[in-house]
Amino acid sequence: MGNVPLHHGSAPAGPLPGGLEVACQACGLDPICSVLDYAAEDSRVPEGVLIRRRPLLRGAVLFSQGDPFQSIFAVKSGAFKLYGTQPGGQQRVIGFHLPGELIGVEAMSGDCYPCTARALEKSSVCELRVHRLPETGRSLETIQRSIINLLGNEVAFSHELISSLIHQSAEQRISGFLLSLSNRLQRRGLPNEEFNLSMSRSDIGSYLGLASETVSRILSKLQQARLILLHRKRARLLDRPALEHLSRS
Amino acid sequence: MGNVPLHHGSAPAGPLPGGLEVACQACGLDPICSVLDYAAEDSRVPEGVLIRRRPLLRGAVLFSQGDPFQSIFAVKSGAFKLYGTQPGGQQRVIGFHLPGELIGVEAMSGDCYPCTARALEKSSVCELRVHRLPETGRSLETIQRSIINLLGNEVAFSHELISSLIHQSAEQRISGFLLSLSNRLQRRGLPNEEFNLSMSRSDIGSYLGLASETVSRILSKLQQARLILLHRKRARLLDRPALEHLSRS
DNA sequence: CGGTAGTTTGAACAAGGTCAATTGAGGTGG
DNA sequence: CCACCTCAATTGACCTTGTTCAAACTACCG
Repeated sequence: MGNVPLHHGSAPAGPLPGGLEVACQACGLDPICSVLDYAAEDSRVPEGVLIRRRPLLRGAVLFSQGDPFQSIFAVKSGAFKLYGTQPGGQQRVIGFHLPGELIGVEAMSGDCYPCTARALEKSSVCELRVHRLPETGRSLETIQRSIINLLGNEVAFSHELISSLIHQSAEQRISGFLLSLSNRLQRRGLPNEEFNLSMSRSDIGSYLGLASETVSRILSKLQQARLILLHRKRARLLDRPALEHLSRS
Repeated sequence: MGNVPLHHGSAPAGPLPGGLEVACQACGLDPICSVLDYAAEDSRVPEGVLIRRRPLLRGAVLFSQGDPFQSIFAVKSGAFKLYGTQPGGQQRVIGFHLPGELIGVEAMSGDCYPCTARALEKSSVCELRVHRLPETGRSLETIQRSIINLLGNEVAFSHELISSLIHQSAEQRISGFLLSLSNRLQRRGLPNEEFNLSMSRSDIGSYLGLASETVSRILSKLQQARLILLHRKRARLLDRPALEHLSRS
């Protein structure tokens, strides 16, 4: 249950404490990076179009609601929450972003970010300055095709999410949420049996449309039923099939 | 309380019974049609890329879940519901599509439609065969740029929708739903004070995550409070400010 | 060591779901 | 044209679920 040894990459400043880093091939930005041949020595991508490994501390803001849209980001390590502030002043969590996932695509059609993105733990990102893509001299068609795919996936995912969340009980939502985190980590080649639950209970509640007390209660219940193990912000899935069964509607 | 006389348009084949048709300039597909100069006599768009006014009867299916993705559609008149069938067999309504709105964009990143689209009343659509766009000889970049915008809007809309639906009470959801229909009609230049509620109470309930009985109860309550007027499938908003106040969270 | 914020747990309460009975509308066939 | 059938919509009674309010507890941070 201790810390998993970190994979030591080639980053000059050393690995990021507190989290593993997703490999480039497993990253959601990879289709675009590939087009840019960014990895190649002679890629000749102009300076500042694609910026790698920007480290952020816990609580740091990547961009704020209303900031002018400039870039989309890929999480390399750590985790973010995306939330909007309502006219009433209350905050609503829109989603969480794990390593390999993109942040900011929802702003691509507008001129400013509709939400704030905040690091939940020490995190690093890659930044793609979208407006400067034409400078790269790469086929705009190919890049656009990649962006269309990214967005299409996002739309499909959102539809899926809406229709499931709204029809599910609190227990279904929470077991589904845990499985979703685990599956997304697995997809990026990261440890997914045990992982950080770096967001607060209120964040989870806000995201799932539940009171934080309900989240807490149900997590306790799942633990008592030996389906999961919780220790501080660390979660371990003990009985994945049972969780999957619970989460089905 | 009687029926308001329908505005009779100038469509050659006569107006479509039961609904008005959206003008091309107000249609969500217009950015793409414009690129294609489709309206121009000499547009030389190959036959079958953009097909206009395909009439569908109530209950007709535009495409089914699992059908290979070919086209995106714009509703010209009438209304559609979009729904998915769960492994359990139950149906979940993902959304409703009014004149001027697009259907099928959520399939753009995949190879098949993830949902079924069904006409709720006599309806007509324009169809854009996406795979044949390159044949038009138009700048692919411009077309892709339009598609990116469409998708980006869809993503932003979905986020908005998730975060609002999940945090709202039944009353807020339903008053918000009525206002949303009205606003969307207004945006397309269609009558929006009184309009068809062509979907069933169960459809509304499935979409909003409520039991159909709850939908019925709350509609009755809104009517008793003189905020709306209901007569069969016809709805009229009597006190829009009050509805807006109700729908705020 | 104390202060603060997040978490857990309990008890009362409210919202909405479920079940069931009734009404109403549209469609069909005699 | 009317009787009948079917299905959607409405309404009531009851019950489950999750929220709210409040209190105790825990980790984290000076």
